[in-house]
Amino acid sequence: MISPTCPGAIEPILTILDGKWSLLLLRELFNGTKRFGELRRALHPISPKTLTDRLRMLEENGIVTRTLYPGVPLHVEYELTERGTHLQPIFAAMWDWVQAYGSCPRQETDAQGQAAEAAM
Amino acid sequence: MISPTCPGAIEPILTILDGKWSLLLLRELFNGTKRFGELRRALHPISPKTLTDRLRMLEENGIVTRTLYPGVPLHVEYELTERGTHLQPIFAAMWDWVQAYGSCPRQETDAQGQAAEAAM
DNA sequence: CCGTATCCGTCTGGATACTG
DNA sequence: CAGTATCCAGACGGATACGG
Repeated sequence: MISPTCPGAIEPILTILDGKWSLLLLRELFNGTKRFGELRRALHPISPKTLTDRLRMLEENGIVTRTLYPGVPLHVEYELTERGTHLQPIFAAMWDWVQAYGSCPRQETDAQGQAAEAAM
Repeated sequence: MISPTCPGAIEPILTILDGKWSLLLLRELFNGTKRFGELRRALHPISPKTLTDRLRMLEENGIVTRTLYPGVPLHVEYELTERGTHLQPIFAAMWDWVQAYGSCPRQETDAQGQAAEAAM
């Protein structure tokens, strides 16, 4: 947990994006309903404990729903809520930024930096 | 550090947004050039060590610049680079989301959820 | 298959005191 | 003023084994 002060500014986002995996987990869920095992493979090498922790947190914050289909073997699906799907513009903005400015600054020669300048 | 794999997807964002304070720190810097002490007060109760750590990380990633004005007492200013200012749409998207869906889900009655539905 | 239980290492961030 | 140095606590996440 990062900040318990919920109302006001971008603090709620801090809760949702907190932790090493939340961003990557949400990215997976934007591609549709996923099962626990699918998420686990997609986020490899995440541990089951951590995956459960993150999923529970997102549930508590109303970002994902957990649906259990009884039977053996067990079948559980995770899906974004409406509130969750509306996070999409944030990810779109992140993606746009990465396209334009995201390459590692420490690795690039300054010649590459100029390309972006020239494009303006 | 979260992910050393830099090229590709949103992973570079993970580096920049990593940690408890990065988001809040960037928010301050969107309001213009800030001095170390200003940031420290704005992010109170952040410790000087942590503030320095975050600032250094943002420098290394080409998000902020550090400018030293010699003299006594010391005067140092931190400012977003161009790369840094272009993160703004991400924050705008976060802000939009918080306005529409950000109130604590655990605290709200479901009557409040309906208001958002009606607005669509 | 989908987790939980347990244990444990690491790493982040805080407290405090001190320096240029 | 703007940090650095040092030490430390606690959170976070991993590994593994087991249960429904």
